[in-house]
Amino acid sequence: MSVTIIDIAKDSNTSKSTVSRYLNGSKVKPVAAKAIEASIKKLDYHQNVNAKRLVTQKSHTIGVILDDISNVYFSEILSGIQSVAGNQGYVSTFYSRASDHKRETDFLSLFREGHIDGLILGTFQKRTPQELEIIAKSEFPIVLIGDNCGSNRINSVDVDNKQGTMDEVEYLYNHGHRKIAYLRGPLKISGAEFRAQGFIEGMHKHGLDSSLILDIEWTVDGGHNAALQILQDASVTAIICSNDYCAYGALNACRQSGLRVPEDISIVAFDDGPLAKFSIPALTTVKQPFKQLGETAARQLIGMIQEESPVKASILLQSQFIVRASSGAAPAQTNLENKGETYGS
Amino acid sequence: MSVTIIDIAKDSNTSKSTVSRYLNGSKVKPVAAKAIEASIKKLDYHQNVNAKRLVTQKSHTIGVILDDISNVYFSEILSGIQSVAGNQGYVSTFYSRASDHKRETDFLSLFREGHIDGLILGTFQKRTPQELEIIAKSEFPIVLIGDNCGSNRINSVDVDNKQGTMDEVEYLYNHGHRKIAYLRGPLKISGAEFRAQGFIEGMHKHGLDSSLILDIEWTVDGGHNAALQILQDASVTAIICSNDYCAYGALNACRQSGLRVPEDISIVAFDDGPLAKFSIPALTTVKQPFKQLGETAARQLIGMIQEESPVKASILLQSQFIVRASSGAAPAQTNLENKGETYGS
DNA sequence: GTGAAAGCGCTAACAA
DNA sequence: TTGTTAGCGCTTTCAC
Repeated sequence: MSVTIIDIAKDSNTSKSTVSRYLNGSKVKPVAAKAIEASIKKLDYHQNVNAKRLVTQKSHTIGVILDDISNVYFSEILSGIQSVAGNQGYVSTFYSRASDHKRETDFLSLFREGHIDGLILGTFQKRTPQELEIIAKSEFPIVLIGDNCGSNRINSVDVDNKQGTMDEVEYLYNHGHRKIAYLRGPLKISGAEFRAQGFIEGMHKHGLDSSLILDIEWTVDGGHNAALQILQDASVTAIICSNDYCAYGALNACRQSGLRVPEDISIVAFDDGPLAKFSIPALTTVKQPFKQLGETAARQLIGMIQEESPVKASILLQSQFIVRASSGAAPAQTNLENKGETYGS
Repeated sequence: MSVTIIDIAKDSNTSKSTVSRYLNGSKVKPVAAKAIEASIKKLDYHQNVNAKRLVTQKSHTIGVILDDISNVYFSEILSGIQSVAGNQGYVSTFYSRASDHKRETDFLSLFREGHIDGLILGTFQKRTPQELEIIAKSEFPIVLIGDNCGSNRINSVDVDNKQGTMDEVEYLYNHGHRKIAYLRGPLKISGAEFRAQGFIEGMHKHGLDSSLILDIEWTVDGGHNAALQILQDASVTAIICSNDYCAYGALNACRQSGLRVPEDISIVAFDDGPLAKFSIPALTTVKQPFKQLGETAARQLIGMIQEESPVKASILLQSQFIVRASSGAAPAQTNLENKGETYGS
């Protein structure tokens, strides 16, 4: 059918094995190498990866399973994975949970059937203990993107959501804010939980009340409604929104209530999506290193595959706090109010 | 090493080929089937896809090459591809141009090396004639997402950008707008060109002047600056923005200029990104069927792979015009003005 | 360094 | 229907 190494061997007066060695970088006499090279060009030879995979028992493929491909941020993660995988001679194949009608843990058969050498499991949802256990027990190279729920037997990469939010609290505190509200995202998403912890811990660090927390969906509407409610209390000088979307909603609510941002109230967000710097006013927010998340996971995974090293690591990537126009110093009157309270106690 | 069909054959007192037949759905005596089934369970057999690929010369893999994975909309396309590919027993593997240091047209070797059975090439940029020629001449199943530059020898799927924009012109015309400005996107992006054609054609259809076109980058800033310029001319009653981003910029420019949207001026956009319905005012825009784009391409590709049919088709998917708050009737005074001009001429 | 030979796990004639 | 046999195209001992 197609040109094989046997054809090359014949044409170059060598043998199958010599051609194979040449192709794989083993020592071959220069004369032979020249001849083989010429034959390959002449006959337009292309290796058959499936034959190679069969005999080497390696697919040089890394599998990627993401909960929801269509999520905006996943595409950046994917791009990061792709980039390092490509450089290391791996291709990445995509499996979505949704279209896979089999049971959840069928990712193990991807290994057994020879589809993949390693797997990146990405999710923003919390994983079940059972699933975590399967991953931990399996002898296959798997890296989790997201929360590993404290299991030190699972390799994982995540963004330091907690620290990101603590940075925001710190910033607001330094700008005189004392009464700060928090819009907490859905608790089934692990990042939302860590962010909320960051809020609570950051507030406590300065002896501030962290009870002004509203639970919302991560939508513009969710942020809008919650902010409207918060704004009833005129003493609140800042709202920390747990993602960009709800911050847009909060921004709208402020405008609707006749409040100026940031003069009357500060709004800070989380994510730094593509529109964050263009909203009016531009959003102060925390940038998540999505691409780096993918790159790191891929690098870690390929390390596991190649060295077969059983070293487990949980990597936490730092986010970046970006100050823009939606936040600033707490309004003077409220500062006085707060000072008064402080004196009184 | 691992359990093979030979092991199953021995354990079930049948032969290799019978097991293979059972596995592939050929007729096998019920007794044998039962025995084989039991052995498979007992020995925990998993097929080796690479052996199968080697002998059948089919990878059941479709390759996807997108110009820029991290583009927000590509993730939806990808999700569409994934969804139909998965249902048809195909996996999708991802190759990005960027990380591939080889020459552009190396996608052909993906076929020759047995990586893929078919390829989806997605790009919003215009392809070069040389590349188009390579695709057209190749005997491999390839579907293009985007502009096929009129080549009827290439299977392709695209959004009907022109019609989408014509719908907008039609709508504005019916609402009394006569002087309409257009923010044209980068011409290297084929969709931008078709949209602009739709504007020109739509305007001409009603005998309107289509010369008020400004070239911009598809960014919020780009839209902002261009709109500021357009607003100098108070007789303009509507701006058609060629994507959502620049529409946000135009919205900001209007606010900054003290113009009310839609009372004083109508803004319409293109894309219907995730924030379109939440901006203030919510954007009237054209929704692109990205997921369907991916689904259609995948279906078409799998059709080519399986039937080997040489039928070439260019599919144009309809966009959906969505009216929201950023557009409305042309302001009365300007209508009068226009009427005056009409009478005078 | 090189060639001969064995075999990776599977499918697909072919004959029974 | 089934088993036997011959490969698919490659890597990898092993002896030279």
